[in-house]
Amino acid sequence: MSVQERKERERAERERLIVATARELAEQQGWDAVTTRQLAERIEYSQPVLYSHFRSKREIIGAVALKGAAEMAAALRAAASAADGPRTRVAALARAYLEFAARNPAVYDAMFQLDGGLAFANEDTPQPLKDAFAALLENLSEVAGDGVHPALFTEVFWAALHGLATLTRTGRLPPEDTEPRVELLVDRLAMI
Amino acid sequence: MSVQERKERERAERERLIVATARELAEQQGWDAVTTRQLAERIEYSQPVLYSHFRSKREIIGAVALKGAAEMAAALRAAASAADGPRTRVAALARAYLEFAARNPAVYDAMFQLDGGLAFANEDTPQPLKDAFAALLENLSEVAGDGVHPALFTEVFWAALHGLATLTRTGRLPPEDTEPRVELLVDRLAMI
DNA sequence: GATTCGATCCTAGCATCGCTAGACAATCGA
DNA sequence: TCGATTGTCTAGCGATGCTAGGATCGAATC
Repeated sequence: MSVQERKERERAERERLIVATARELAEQQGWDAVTTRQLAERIEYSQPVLYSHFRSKREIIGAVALKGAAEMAAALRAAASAADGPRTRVAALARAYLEFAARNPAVYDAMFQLDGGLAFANEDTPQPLKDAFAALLENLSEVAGDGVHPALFTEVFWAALHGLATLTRTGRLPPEDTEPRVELLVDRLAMI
Repeated sequence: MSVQERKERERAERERLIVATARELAEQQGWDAVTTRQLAERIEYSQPVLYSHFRSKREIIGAVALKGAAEMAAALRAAASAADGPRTRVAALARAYLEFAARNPAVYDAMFQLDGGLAFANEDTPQPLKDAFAALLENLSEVAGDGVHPALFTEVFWAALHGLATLTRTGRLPPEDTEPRVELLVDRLAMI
């Protein structure tokens, strides 16, 4: 069965190439430039090949989103674990979130702005997305405050970060004052 | 000059019709359904007529956004002025914002999610957008807290509301817990 | 009242989009 | 070696935003 295994490996490899190329192209020129024709040309295959891996362009966006969610979860945990003390940890978490969004705008869009056909906030939610939320939850529970459900607190904190990230990136908030905004947010939301 | 005046009136009326129809169609079937052909058919003119009023579809979205911003500003002021006491007023403001977003999702998207070609956060920003921000600022200044710039506080508060609005609307946050989220947000962010 | 002329509007079409059918070639099992 | 299966490509469909160029209509002039 070695032949079949090799084929499966090559197929999986090509799928990774598609996702990585879509992401690269999106980061370079925006998601509008990620057409099936452009993408096909970059991976040096014809258009229909894309559709033997993904049912639609939407699914490709979804695949980029999942990859990004895994990376974001790791980045959040790394930033949080490098800080000690609740206040410092939460601030580091917030900065890491905003930095990820700023450095990977196309990936962030795939995760939270575009329709990647992914399920959110229910049992069908893919693991990487749950895990990214968990990375926030783990580090925020200790500052939720008495009588406040950690998940609820995390949702609010996340929403605030998401608002800052998207409004800043689309030019609706001037980027200069990002740091004082984070300071204010953390000071007010986190208990101690 | 009566003839010319009449023509200008009719032209302005048709422009209002285009914007209102685009908005209506977007609310009914989503912005994806707002194609220039669909829109042209609904106003009972041919496609090119749209381009004698607007340079692009983007500008039509922008026009819907401006109309929406004016409405939102009015809705925010009405809600705030109907409440007395800082805490109640801020909570009413937050609920009014989220309710506007929930009841006018297409308009909200035009304002804050789609590209309507509008300038934000600088001197070229159209008046209705400035005014919507001002409506927030007016009612939040009193709870910004000592030593915190009211504009900065408003930005953070707005970002949090925007995050809640968009994440809820795209199914990324379950809609049931909206009220406790607002309570938590207001309790923590607003000083007194 | 007929005629000219400019403004207004529509038909038709372009390039591009996501996606798919059907032909062709390469590879496999017998 | 041959037939069948798998894989890939060419070509094309309907729909998109937008535009060129001709037709039509109404207002002003003689």
